[in-house]
Amino acid sequence: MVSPNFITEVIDNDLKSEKYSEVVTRFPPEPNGYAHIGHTYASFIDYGIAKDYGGRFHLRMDDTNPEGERMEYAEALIEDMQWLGWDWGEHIYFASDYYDQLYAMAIRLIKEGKAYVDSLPEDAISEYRGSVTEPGKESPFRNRNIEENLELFERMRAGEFKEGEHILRAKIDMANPNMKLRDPILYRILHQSHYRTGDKWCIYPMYDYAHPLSDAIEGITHSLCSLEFVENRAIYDWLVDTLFEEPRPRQYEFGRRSLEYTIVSKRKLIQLVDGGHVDGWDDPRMPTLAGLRRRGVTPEAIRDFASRVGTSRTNRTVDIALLEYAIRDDLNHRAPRIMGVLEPLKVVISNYEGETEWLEADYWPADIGKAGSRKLPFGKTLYIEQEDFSEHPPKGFKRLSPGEYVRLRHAYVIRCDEVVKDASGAVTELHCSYFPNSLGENLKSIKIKGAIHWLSAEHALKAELRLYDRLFTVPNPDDEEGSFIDYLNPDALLIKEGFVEASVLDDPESSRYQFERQGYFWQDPEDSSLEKLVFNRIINLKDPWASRKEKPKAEKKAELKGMQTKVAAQVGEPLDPVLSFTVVQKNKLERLQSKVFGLSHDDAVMLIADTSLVNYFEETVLAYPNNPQLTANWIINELRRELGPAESPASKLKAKNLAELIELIDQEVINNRIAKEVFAEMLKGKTARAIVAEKGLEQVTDQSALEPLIDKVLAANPDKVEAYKGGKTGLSGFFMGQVMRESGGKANPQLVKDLIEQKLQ
RNA sequence: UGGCCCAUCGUCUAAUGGCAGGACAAGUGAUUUUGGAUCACUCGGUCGGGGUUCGAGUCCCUGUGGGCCAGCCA
Repeated sequence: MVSPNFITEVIDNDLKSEKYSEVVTRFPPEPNGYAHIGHTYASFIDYGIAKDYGGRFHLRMDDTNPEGERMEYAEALIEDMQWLGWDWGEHIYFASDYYDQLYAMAIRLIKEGKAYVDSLPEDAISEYRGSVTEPGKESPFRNRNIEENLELFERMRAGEFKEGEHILRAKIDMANPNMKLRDPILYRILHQSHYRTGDKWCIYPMYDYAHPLSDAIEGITHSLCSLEFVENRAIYDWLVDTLFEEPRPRQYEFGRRSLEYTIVSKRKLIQLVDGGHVDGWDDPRMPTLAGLRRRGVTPEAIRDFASRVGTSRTNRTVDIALLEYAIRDDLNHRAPRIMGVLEPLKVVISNYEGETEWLEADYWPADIGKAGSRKLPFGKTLYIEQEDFSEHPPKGFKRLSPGEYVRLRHAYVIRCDEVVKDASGAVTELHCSYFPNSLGENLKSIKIKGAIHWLSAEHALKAELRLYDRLFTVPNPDDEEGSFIDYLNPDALLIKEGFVEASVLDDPESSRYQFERQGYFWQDPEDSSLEKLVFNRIINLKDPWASRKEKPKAEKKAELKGMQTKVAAQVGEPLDPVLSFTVVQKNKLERLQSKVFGLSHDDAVMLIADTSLVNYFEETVLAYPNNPQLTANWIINELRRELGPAESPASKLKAKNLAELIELIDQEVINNRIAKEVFAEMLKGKTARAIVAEKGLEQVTDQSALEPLIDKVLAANPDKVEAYKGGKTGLSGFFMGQVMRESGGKANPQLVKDLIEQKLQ
């Protein structure tokens, strides 16, 4: 289901290394609102990954805040997730079921001196927390003794205090640059009843406390969430590390996906409903699952859409055309074709006499390959679509106009003979003649403009047709000036009084159809009845004719982007770190750039900026003095990457050992590629020479040994050789890669390159 | 005067130092009793600068741009 991404990569490794024996994921919505298209994407990743790996999927109501949470929402969420097709077996959980365990763990934290009751008022807590640029300071209550903390916390639970009088906090680090770690709040007092636990509790756990521990309790392995929780991961790890054993869950964050012409903010959705801009949470214009469902979109289409949207570590906005494609692609194979007329225009067939004729009409076009048909009544009076007639047709018009011929779908060819108008000049009726011998075959003498849909006026059923379209007029309402309300699309719902085929009465009410040339429709599950048929348009058909004028969308975007890059390229002067150097550092800079070391300015600066690094460099050069620049390159580009924050280079790799590696490279005993492999091995403790000797990694510089390898690769890829000679020189990298692989990475690359070029001339 | 995360066709995404590929969108043609679908083809991209390397979208530095963090929300 889920295409490979950075998370599945982690899972692959975890399974391979047997860190976990199976994968367990969870989707943890808070039951304080309805599910929307955004929930789809997140839950798809959770469920899809569990499914793909044959693991377990949990649905968990993350109900840790009694305010706003309701059973009604929980039930709706469960229904929506079921509708999407996610299967959690018996694994449906509620964080509120863990309250006892969470409380016990809080007691344990207090006893271990890792949590304390703080009694600062709310605004003081905020002030003490500091800001993103300034460290926080410790609360005067931070060092209460364990007994006092225990007693206070128990009394909090017992309801002896008012809201806000005390809170329980983790004792971590008030000065941490990650503000989430500045003694996060674990429990707060809330004298409110909870929709599930009633009045049993008056203290409630915070998300940052309840969420990781709920994961751990359930044995979740990979806890996936969106990007805004990256900072919270530090608390997650702190809590789970101190309270649980391995294997324990780990959190991974993915980028949110928003959708063009859509908003999903809970607050804004409520505004749409409460402001009467839509008719409720299940209004088909709403991006809620309830809305999509009522509109007629199938869960299969939604799932297909979700699987087509990629996963990455960046927030992205998905082109709504992708959703529309998924919906059409699903319906194309699901919906039988019938005819419906949205805006009827009366047509009288002047040369038709006698009884109604019943024509056989296939439900499916040939390319779908499904069987089935219905009888279609044809008679003297018909309806066609107003849009399908033009008295003065524009260029390229493939429909009916005076004197022209069209095919009536599944029926006869007609010609427009006469246009009847009312006093205002509006066309009210068409007089046409039909060609009785045109049924099922084309007439050689007649050139038809196209095929249009129609209905027998006598038999057609009146129906209200609700045409839904994008909710907003702009792709990103949030990015525009003013309120998003200003950008609501007034045409997101157009109501037409039209007609549909009577054959719909023979079908189940939940049938989805394609009204040919118009779009996909189904009966509104709430409002449609036998007395009054109401059809929702699920999605229109692709219509190049209608959209032929509105070209420049992509061009505009490109233009915009071009402008932005231009602006971006204008500014930008790197800060010179030398300006903040001490005298000692400046002297050192001079020394490293002098003939003795001969380092480039930039490299020297980079080393000097970090005292431990420059010391390490000097030590390494002392051990192998022949090539300081090479040494600097390796320290800057390779070693430094392996260093954690504040980790000293020597603790990772002894300078003497690095010097040994540098020597091997400098003496051309090994090539660069092998050197990187050796380097990785060295971090585990061995010395360079030992590794090279043990694995026989010495560089191959013998031309006679390399030539057969090259010949072999060239012989195995005659097509590529041809392409190369034809000018596709980018393939040299391909050949290089192949030969290097053949040599076990040991070939001298420069030599190989020269030889390949020689042979390919 | 902070910390963290991120940057590939118009959009979404792949390439695990070795041929920048796919999907959607757009365009052209074939086909068509749906201006649908299908098929074929085309267009189009590694944010800028430096460095490491035989070779960089990928590693290092830097600039630019974007996002997140100061709820007793989640």
